[in-house]
Amino acid sequence: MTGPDTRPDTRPDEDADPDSPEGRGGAAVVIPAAPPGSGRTGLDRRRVLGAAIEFIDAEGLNALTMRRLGAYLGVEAMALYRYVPGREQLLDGVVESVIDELYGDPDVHLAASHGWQDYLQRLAHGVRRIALAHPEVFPLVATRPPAAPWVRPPLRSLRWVESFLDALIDSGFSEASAVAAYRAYSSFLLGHLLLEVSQKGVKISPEDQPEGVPGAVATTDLSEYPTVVRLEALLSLDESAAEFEEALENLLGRLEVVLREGRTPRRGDTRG
Amino acid sequence: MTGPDTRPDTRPDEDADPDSPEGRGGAAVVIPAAPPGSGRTGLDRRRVLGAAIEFIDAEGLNALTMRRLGAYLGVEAMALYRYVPGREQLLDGVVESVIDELYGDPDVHLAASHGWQDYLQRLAHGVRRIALAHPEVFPLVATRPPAAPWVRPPLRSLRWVESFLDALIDSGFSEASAVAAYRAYSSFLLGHLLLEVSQKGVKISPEDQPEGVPGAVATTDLSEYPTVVRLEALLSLDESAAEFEEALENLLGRLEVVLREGRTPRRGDTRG
DNA sequence: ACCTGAACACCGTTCAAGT
DNA sequence: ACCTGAACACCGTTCAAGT
Repeated sequence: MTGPDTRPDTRPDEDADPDSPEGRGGAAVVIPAAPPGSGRTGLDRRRVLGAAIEFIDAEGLNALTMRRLGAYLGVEAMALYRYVPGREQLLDGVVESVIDELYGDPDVHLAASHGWQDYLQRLAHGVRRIALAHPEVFPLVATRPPAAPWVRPPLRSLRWVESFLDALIDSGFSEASAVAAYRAYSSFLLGHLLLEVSQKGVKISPEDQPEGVPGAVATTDLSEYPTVVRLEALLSLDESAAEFEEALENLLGRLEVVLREGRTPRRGDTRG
Repeated sequence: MTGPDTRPDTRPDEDADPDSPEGRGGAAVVIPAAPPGSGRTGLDRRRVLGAAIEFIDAEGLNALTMRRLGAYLGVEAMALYRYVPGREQLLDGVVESVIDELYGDPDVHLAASHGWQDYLQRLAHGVRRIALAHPEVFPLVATRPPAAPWVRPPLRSLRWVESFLDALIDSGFSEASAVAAYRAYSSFLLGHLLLEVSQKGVKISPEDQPEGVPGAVATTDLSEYPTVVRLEALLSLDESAAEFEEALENLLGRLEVVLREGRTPRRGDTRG
C-alpha cells in the first residue's frame, strides 16, 4: 500500500496551528466562527489562505499585498494578522495549501496496488495538475526555502517523502536507491514543471508591447542568430505534455534498472 | 525577525554625511563626479548592476531595495533611475549580467573541437559554477519570465541557444532533435541547480530557532514518519555534485542514442 | 550632466481602541 | 472575540531644483 497514510483524517486544516497565541485551553467548544450559513463573514485561517490562492491565480503574485487581500475578503488588512503571523508566513501557508491539494486528488490517492511505477506516474501527474492549475503559485512552490534539506520542492511535505520512500522500499529498492530515486524524481518534476508554467505564463506577460514607434528597439537584432531564426517554428512548439511523459518514462526506466540490477545505468548501456 | 535590519546604514564607504548639522565647511572636498582615474565614483549601468549582484550575494534578495542599493553605492536611490528604468528592470539586468558571466568563462568558451558531448558538459558545468557562486540570485534566473518562450532558463540568452543548436546540428542531429535536446537540457539544469542552491541556502535560513520554550512545537511530530526518521542520515547527505554528473551523463547518453539511431530511447531499451 | 530633496501613493506591522 | 483607526517606518517612483 502506497498512499500516504491513508484515511486518518489527515486533513491539513485544523490542528497543527502552533502559533495560537495563548488561550486555547477553553473548555467550551470554541467553534471558531463559521455561523450556520457559512456566509462570507467568519474569517478563518483556511479561508484566508484560500483567498490568497484565488487572488494570486487571478492577479498574479506581485499583486498580493496584505491590504489588497484584506479588501478582497471584505476586511481591513490588520484583521488578517489574527490568522497569519505575517506576509512571509502567509506565502508559506499558500505553498502548503496548494501542495495539500494533492491529498484530495483521487487519481493520486488510489490504492497503489499497481506497483511503484504506477504510483510514481500518478504522483507526478498529480503534481503537474496542481502546477498547471496554479501557474502563478508554482514558482513559490519551487523557490521557498524548504523546512528541511530533505523536504524538497516540489513535494515539500514529509508525508509525501515518507510515502514515496515506503513505496520504493516495499517494492524492493534498497534504502540508498530509494533516496537517490527521490532526489532524481524531485529534480525532474521541478525542472520540467517550472519551465512548463513559465512557458505558459509568457504568453500573457509581454506587458507593454510598444506599437508603432518606428525607430524603436524592435526586440533584438535577430540576424546574429540565424539558427534560432530558422528553427523558430520548431522552437515555438509547445510539446510540454509529451516531453513530460517521455522524461518521466525515462526516469522510471532508469529506476527499473537500478532495482533489477542493483546499480546505476551508465552511458553505454543502451547499446544492444 | 527577517532580513538584515542592520539599521545603521550598511554603507561600506565612509560617512556620507547622514545628518551632521551643517558643518562641512570645506567646499573643495566634494568631488562628486568621475575624475580621470575611473575612481569609485562615476556611476554607470554596469557598476549599478554589479553592485546589485554583490548586494544580493551578501544580504539576500529580499534586502535589495532601491534605497539600500543607492546607499551601498554612496548615492541617493533616485540617482539609480538614470541607469535603470525601475526595480523590475534592475532585476532583469541582474539576471542578464549573471548569465553573461558565462561568456567570460574560459572553461566554457574553449574551441568546441572535442565534440558536442564535451561542449554540453562544459556548458553545464559553467552554469553550475555560476549558480553556486550566486545562490541568492539563481532563483531569479530560474523564475523571471523569459523574453521569448524559446529562451529558457537557465541559459536565458539567444546567443547560448544559437550556439547550443549549432553545436548539435553540426554534429549530425536533426533540427527537431536538437530542439528537443535543448529542452531536455534546460529542464535538467534548471531542476538540478535550483534544488542544489536551495539545499545550500537552507543551512543558513533556519531563521529564529526557538530555544528552550518547553512545550513548544518542536518542529513536527516525526513519529508519523518512521521511514524518514530511519533514513535521516541518508537523506541528509549532500550528493549534489555526484548526482549532477550522473544525471548529466545520463542525458548525454540519451542524446547519443537519438543521434545514432534517430529515435528516442524507450523504457525497455536498457535490457540486453 | 548628474545628483538631491521633497513629495506622493502604497507597503507591512503594531497597538490601543471600538463593538 | 474579532475587527478597525491611527500611526510608524519603510518602499518605489516623480519631478522640480540644485550644482
